[in-house]
Amino acid sequence: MSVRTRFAPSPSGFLHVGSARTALFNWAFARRHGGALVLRIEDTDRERSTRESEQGIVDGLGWLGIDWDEGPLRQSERRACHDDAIEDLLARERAYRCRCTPDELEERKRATIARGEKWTYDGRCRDLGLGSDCGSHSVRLRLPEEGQLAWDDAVFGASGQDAREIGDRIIRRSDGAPLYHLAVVVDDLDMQISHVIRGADHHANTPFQIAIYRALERDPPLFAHVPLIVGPGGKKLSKRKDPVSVEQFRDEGYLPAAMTNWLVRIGWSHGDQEVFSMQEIRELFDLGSVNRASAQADPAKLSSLNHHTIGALPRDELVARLLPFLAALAGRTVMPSPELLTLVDLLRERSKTLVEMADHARFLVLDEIPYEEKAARKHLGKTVEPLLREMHDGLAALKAWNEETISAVFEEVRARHGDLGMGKLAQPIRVAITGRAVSPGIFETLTVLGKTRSVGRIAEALHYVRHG
RNA sequence: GCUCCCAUCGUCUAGCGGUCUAGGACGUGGCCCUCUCAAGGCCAAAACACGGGUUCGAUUCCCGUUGGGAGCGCCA
Repeated sequence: MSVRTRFAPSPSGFLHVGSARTALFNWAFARRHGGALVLRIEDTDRERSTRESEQGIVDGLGWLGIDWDEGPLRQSERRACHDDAIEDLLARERAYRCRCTPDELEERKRATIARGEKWTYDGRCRDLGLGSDCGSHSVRLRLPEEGQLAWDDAVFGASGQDAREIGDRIIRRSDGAPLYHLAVVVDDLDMQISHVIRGADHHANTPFQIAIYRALERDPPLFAHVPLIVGPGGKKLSKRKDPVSVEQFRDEGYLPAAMTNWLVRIGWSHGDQEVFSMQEIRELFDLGSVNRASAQADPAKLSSLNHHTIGALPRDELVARLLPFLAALAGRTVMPSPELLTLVDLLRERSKTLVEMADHARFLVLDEIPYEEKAARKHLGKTVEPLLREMHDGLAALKAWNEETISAVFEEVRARHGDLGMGKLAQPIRVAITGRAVSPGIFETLTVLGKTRSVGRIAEALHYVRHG
């Protein structure tokens, strides 16, 4: 049997990290088994579905490096197939028309629960044999009177529920629209999906869907329910408090490879291995190693993974990814200069995100470098004036501009001031040329900035020290 | 409320009856290195939710309790 998986998000909002992981698992499983991944947009809820959101999902998947083989298909465009299936079910009396109104249902449900009994549809219209001329009506699936609706879940193992606990549920609304469960089953059947890999929130819905497969006299696919990603404290992820969209992470400067590495390890493991490239994910991912417990997504781990990924990225690619962030910072297009390439290598060890990296690079990219107040107060006091002056003159006189010649100037000045500690001299210079008390090594930083700008900035600092 | 699911360090997890004085990673703390910040090196603290069984032997199997989650729509 050829493997076919599907990712079926509803296009309301952005691509959620939980959805992204589901997509990743489906992708990995399909690739691992030489199968196909289908992208299906479940847009039957027209009020909440938007075209922008669909585009956002497509963009997000593309950014993550998750490619698919068919689609995007839209569920809304398959309405005729859903209608046909319902008519077929009706014709074979596996479904029936129901005239009960929502209000009546609500009332009977309340009364039943008040009596301390469990509510499922009471079957009032079940054997009425209502025809299409019965007025406003919904359509219900006729469930077996007894027996289990069971399946062997690839993650949760033997699963199932008594048919009578579910009751005859609606598959077509009175306005004629097919319900989600019916639509999914029909679509998965038509698209010949072999493995349904989806969030564990669907685990409890599966028995009813199995009932639909049976009514349609078709074999269900294999189900694999993956544990939900939850927020801090094991609570439901909050869209307000927790970062949940992949766009958000992308904008904060996380790399797609770090995201997928992070996501794949939430609820899945391969021994003690922590780092997985997309190549490894598609070679190693297996449903048998997926956990059953819901898991929290730890942003600190993503941060660490991102740092690791930044460190391992080829320089050209890293620069290319950094450029947009630099442009945002500078308010103009930034071209990759040789100095920038050098700086990027100095910065990769110190940056958790591209946003951070761009920020560390601002001294090279921006012309105006305001001093950070605290740094200036601490390192650019009156007493450093002679140091700055001597450094300025010494550096300005250099013929060759490199770490060796620069370091020699530092040594001269320090010696002249009674073997002044390196920190006493490096910090003022650092603030003078970067505006901050933090940067890569001072020789490297000066080298990258270049003689003209370095000397110019020290002159400005001199002016600042003298006149405030 | 009902049905179902889950439960190892703060977090993600390894473990599939003896190899566990429970391993890894992130995070946290300390030390070293050091011109700042990182990085790096070394070290440390940190978990089998609880109670019963089964067994010669339970982190591993079974049952309860507790805690968390999902589902119970003419939403998807």
